[in-house]
Parts: sequence; structure tokens; C-alpha cells
Amino acid sequence: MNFENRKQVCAAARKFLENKGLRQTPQRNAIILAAFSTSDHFSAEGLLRMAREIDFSVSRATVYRTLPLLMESGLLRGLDLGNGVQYYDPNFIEHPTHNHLICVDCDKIIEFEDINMELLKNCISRRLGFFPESKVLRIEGHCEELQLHGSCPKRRG
Amino acid sequence: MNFENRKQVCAAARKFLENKGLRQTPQRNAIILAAFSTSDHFSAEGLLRMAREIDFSVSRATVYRTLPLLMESGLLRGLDLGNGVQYYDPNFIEHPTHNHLICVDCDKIIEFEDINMELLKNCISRRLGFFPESKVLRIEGHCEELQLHGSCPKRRG
DNA sequence: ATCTATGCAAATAATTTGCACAATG
DNA sequence: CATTGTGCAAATTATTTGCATAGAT
Repeated sequence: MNFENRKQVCAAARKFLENKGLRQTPQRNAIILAAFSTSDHFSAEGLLRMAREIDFSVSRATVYRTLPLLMESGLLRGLDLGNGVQYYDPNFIEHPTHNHLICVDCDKIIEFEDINMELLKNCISRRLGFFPESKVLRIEGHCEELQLHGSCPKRRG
Repeated sequence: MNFENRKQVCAAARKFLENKGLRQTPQRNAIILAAFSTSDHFSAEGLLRMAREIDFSVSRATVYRTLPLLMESGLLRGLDLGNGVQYYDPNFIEHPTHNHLICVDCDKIIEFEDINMELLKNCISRRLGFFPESKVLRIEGHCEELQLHGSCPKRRG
């Protein structure tokens, strides 16, 4: 995502708050800016750290209070990486149907979209009497590193 | 899953413990029996309740210590339902590639398997240089109830 | 003035762990 | 008797909330 897009997403987030009758504050702006200045996934704690680099007055509570708002806006989506921590993915506005491939060796995450996957999802859902609204698809496996080079430089543990 | 199958799965779980050099205890047996006597999904707390109906001496700590073992055995899989609680799904031995359709109105969960989904998953993974090991596919949407009857008897809230 | 937002610290909820005792091989 | 397993209660971790204060309209 390029700089212009990020600016637009931040603007959309602020617009969402405005439409909801909520105020724009330095803290919320710092949190929004931090969240959408990266395409990496982050945890609440990680977001706090990033937001504080912009505005040190941001508190943990405000981060935890702002995250549900951004989820509600549709600009941010939750991401479960298997450990007990809630992660967030800021890339769903640009790629609304994307999925995750996660390497169990090195934790590398690849995002991908696939039209056939979407069609199949819709088809199966309807067949079972469901009207699909959203989906989570996470594939875990091994990336090429271990096979190609005998070892994975970023290997866990 | 019928009674015979359940017995076999419990036996497999005990065998797994044995192969690992771990002991069979009344508490572990009660937990195993409770976990595989239902095809419903459960939380650690729910499993504790069920296990205690079989053997009241089972403690919360033992449940939490046994769950990772059952996960490791492959007989039980984690299931994320979006609230912060870890749920477990005992149906993966019978249906190793099944997925979940979840109704956002009434929390109804439908499990389904689909060969095309598996093929597509493998195809996409390989194309991206991944060797897939497992996947999580969860589709959220609306089941027929609200549409057909104007209301859903089991509606949340 | 009134409403909204904030930081702090305390509260909560789910899970993990240390430890003394019990059960097993 | 040496090892493994257990319950209990305390510790840990992530998240939520009450409250007094600060800021915006």
C-alpha cells in the first residue's frame, strides 16, 4: 500500500469517527496513523508502542478503546495467529477477501486473494442455506526455505 | 459419530499417552471420555464440567494440562469463535478437513467438508511455494431462520 | 455547562505454574 | 524409592472498567 492510500485510509477512519459523533483527538489520530502506516499485523501492545512513537501521551486504555472502533469501521480486521494474543490486520480495505498462509517454521505470513476461493465459498454457503458475510481462511504449512536451503534463517525457537 | 467410534477415539487417546510414556489416570480418562463423548465444541471450562460429571476429582489444572496433549495427539483441534475463549473441536478425526459455517444471528455452527476446497487449498499453497499442513476455514453469515421465518428462535442477545 | 475522552490503576477472565502430597511402576 | 500426576492456590497475561480529571462544543 503506498503513501497516498494510507493517507486515505486514515482519513476514512477519522471520517468514520466523525459520522459516529465521536471526536478526533491527538491520541486517536496517533493510533490511527500508527495502525495504517504499516501493512504488518500487530497486537494491541504493538500498536501502543507504535502510537507512542507519534504521541507519547497515548495510553494503553485508549488503544484498547479505539481498536473496537476501527474494527467496527471495517478498516481493521482481527487475526488469530494461534497464540492467545489478538492480532490486527490493516490490509482488508485494499484486499477485502485476502487470506493468510503461515509458515510453521519461521512464522512468515503471505497474504493472497483468490477469486476461485471466493466463488467456492459463496457456492458452498448457499448450498447449506447460509448467506455468507465474511470468512477466515488460514493455511499453515512450510515455506520453501527449509526445502531449498536446508535451513530457514528465520526459524523459530 | 456413533458409540463405537467414540470408544475407538478414546482408546486412541489412551494409546497416545501410553506411547508417550505417560500414565493413564482416572482423571485423564474422565477428561478423554468427556471430550469425545460429544460432537459439540467445548471450552476448557466446559470440558471441566463434563469431566467432573464422570469423576468429580478432576481439577481445572489437569484439564488445562491434558488439553495440549490431546491437541498433540491430533485427536482434538482448537477452534476460535471470535470471543476471547479457546474452544476445542473433537470431530477432526472423523472429518479431518472439515470447516465451519457460523451464523452471526444465532451462533449455529454447521460443519462441512468439501473436496474442491481441499484441492483449491493445495493448488494455491503450492503456487505460492508452500507445503500445506493444515487449514482453518470459518465462514460467518446468516442462516435461513431469519429469512424464512422472519425471526430466529435462537437469536443472540 | 455539558458531553466526551483520557490516563491511571484496579478489576476481570482465561490460562499457567510452583509446590507439597498422592499414586504408580 | 524414584518418577509421574494431582489439586490447590498463587502468578501471569491480555483485556476491560471505574473514576477523577482534562478537553471540546
